[in-house]
Amino acid sequence: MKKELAKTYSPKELEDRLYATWVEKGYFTPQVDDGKPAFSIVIPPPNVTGQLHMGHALDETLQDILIRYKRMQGYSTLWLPGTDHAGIATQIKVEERLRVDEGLSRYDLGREKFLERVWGWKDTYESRITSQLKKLGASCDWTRQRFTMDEGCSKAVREVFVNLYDKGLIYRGHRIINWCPHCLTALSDAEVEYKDQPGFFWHIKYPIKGEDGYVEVATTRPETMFGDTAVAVNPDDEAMKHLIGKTLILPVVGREIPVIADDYVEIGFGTGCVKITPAHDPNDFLVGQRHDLEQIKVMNDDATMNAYAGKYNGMDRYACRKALVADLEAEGYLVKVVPHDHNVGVCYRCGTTVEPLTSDQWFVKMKPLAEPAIEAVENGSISFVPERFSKNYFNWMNNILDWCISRQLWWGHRIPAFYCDACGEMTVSKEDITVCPKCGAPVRQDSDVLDTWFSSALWPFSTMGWPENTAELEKYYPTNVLVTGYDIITFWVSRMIFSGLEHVGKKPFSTVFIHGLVRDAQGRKMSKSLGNGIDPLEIIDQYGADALRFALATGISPGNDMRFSDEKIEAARNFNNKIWNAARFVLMNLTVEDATLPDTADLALEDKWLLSKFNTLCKEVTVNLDNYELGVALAKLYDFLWDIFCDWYIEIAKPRLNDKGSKANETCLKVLAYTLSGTLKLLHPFMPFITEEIWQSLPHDGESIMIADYPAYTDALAFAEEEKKMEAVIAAIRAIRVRRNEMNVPPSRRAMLYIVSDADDIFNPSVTAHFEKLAYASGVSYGTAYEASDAVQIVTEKATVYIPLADMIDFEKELARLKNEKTKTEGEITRLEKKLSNEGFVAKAPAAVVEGEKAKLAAYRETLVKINEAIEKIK
RNA sequence: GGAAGCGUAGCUCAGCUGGUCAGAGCGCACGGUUCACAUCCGUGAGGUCAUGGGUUCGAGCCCCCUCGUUUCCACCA
Repeated sequence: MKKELAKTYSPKELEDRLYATWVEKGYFTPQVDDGKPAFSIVIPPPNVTGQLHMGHALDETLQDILIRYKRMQGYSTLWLPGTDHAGIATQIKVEERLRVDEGLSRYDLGREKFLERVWGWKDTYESRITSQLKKLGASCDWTRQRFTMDEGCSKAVREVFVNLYDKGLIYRGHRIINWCPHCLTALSDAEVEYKDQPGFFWHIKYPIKGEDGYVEVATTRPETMFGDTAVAVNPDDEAMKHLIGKTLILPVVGREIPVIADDYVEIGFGTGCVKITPAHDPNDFLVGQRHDLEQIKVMNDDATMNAYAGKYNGMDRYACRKALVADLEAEGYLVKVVPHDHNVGVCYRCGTTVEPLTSDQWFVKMKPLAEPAIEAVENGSISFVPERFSKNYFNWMNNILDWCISRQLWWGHRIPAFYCDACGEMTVSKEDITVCPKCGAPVRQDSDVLDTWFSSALWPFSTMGWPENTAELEKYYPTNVLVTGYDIITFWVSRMIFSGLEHVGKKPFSTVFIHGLVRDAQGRKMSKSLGNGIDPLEIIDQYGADALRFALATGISPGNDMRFSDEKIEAARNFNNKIWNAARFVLMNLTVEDATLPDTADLALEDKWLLSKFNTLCKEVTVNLDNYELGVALAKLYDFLWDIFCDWYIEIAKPRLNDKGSKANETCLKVLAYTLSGTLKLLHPFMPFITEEIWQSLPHDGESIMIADYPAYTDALAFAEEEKKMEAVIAAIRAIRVRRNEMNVPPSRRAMLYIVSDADDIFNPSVTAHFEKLAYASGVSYGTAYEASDAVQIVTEKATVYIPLADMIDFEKELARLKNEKTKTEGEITRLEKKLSNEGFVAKAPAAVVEGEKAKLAAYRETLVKINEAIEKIK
């Protein structure tokens, strides 16, 4: 059982081995009928567009921490993994590859052949992502791995589409949508990003028919002029209302358009007259609907101008803009050009400026779906961590417009609508059909596919077998928590919520745990274009998965961005090494075969102190984890292991460890093994590999740390009294070190220590060894008095320590120092006395706080007595 | 235009429902070849917790103002 550990921790040789064992043993795969309470998470499926980046590593690490924690607590724990087909994004990548490698477009291949290529791509990247997750240590149930376009998910998509259609919540409509001229597809509102760009207002004259005058309009997109079907003014605008009803003549084009009244026009802004282009602007579209205006689409799908643009036909929209403006100027229609910065919508995938245009698309009617989804968060059925992100959610859901779900792509779920050219009937069907149910003629399926988020929205239940009422769905749905970044709340979280409520009748999850972005050391977003991305695999290769996980989880707080830096990963590596060496030390000394705790009666003061500290740690870490304060929990574990366990307990334990074969030796070893083993368990969710490797080397029950019980607080290990006593010892040791440092006494200079104290329950010969080791003593003696006056006096609350270093003492300075301490102590005393004589404080503060202050006062008074004695002594 | 976050030691950040909350890591200074670890040990310097008000017996922690910074949403042509 016991084996030698290498001097430094080298993760490489053990991570893959341990992971394989875990998988083989089936620890990641919960049994539906295990009778345990369920805890489940579905992974936010990474896109099959590429490989995992740091953001994924963070997301996955947080989920694995929660999953491993709950698994150890005895839950039937399912972490369901999978990937997303990522419609546009993946298609773009494959097209790009095709273009670069073979000089072909997707049209050259044709739909069938192209999709074969995409499936090939998907297989490659899906397995790459999967192996990366395994490298990270993610304890996903690989037997339940899913893909958004696999058979089951596709079935769910069909089911949902048809059901929504039957309920009248999906419709096909001719509406204005966001069009990407590069991807050649419609986009939803969420898929448009807005970027500030410098631009211009072109002020243009529109002559009034039958009069000499003209109307001046201002536009940022003059090329849409060909689609103008009216000019609007506000009916309450005194300066403009006289124009209502008149007819204008479009410059260059010569077409006649009316002046209409609509309060959409803001009085006093711009020229007060707005050109209305219903086919190319969302607001104008609405104005057009109100006034029954014609929609004139002036562009082709690739954003070149069409025949409506007259002589500009075939020109790119920007080339046209330039030429048109020049012509307007030449013909005297251009009044002025005013620089104007404005937000331009761009495609979230390719960055091309989006062109709003009218088109036939499929939409989901959102209002009826949004209402229950809003309600679920309002009434606390679903909660965000941190809570403030629910505002984002409400903001989006309360202002939601219908969701454009059709995409003019090939990669995705094909829309299950079938058209019959013979009778004109359209059939929406869960199953593929080839003939029209009405007339029997052949049908053709809609060539569009669904928005990739349409299938992602179903992920929490489509992956569990819905629409069948499977055992998985029964047990693990709703899931407990969804872990994701704040950048995806609108795209995904909101849509899962309304989808779950609508289709399953139950929310998809109870908690949405939001984390921030991983930024580079300078705080910049990691991006391909900046080249500042850090590959998680490289970090794992160099430092190990546990170090990466530690670096990602330490010092973070929910919803806040973090920076990833060399310092952080090095600190993580050092911590790994510290754990490793602490374990190595314990194992080197270990002669006991079990890690059960000895009788309380046999425990030394420091044992009880350590166990009590550990006990508190168990409680706090559990509370922190339950509250999603993972960073805080990890910091506490770090401090406990490094400071309490290593720097204090192990150092104090060394004399007993050298006393081989004794009872004290055995007790100490058991305490060491118990506490180390327990700490490893607490740490396991964060750092699965190193903890497992060490735990296996220690005396242990069970096959694996990952299925061991998570340590819990127990009254049996609460030793408050001993904690206090031990702290007095530590305070004395620290005080001695400080004093020696101040006096520049090198550690090699040993000196006798005379400890004078009334507290013989603390300062007695059983703690001698502690001082010898840690306070550089050549010997320690105890008593109630020390008569000689040749010593440095170190005053603490419970004891005064004398060190006879006569040759190094400047008694003048010594006196000054003691007087200084006296002044400080007196200051504290008066401050506390004041506070305690404040009626408001005593009356209103909690009793515990008041008691605490009283205890502090008493301690200071005790110390003051000792300082006075010390001063007397020097005099 | 609306909303939110951040502004705490030189740097990166923790600080839960107001009462040991003034902290950690790194960096820096001084001292250490103690038989687990120099990827280490000991000690120390550095902050009026952005500014100005307010609430309270008591405020980084609550409220308001201002400044700086980041982000999200909307978008006026």
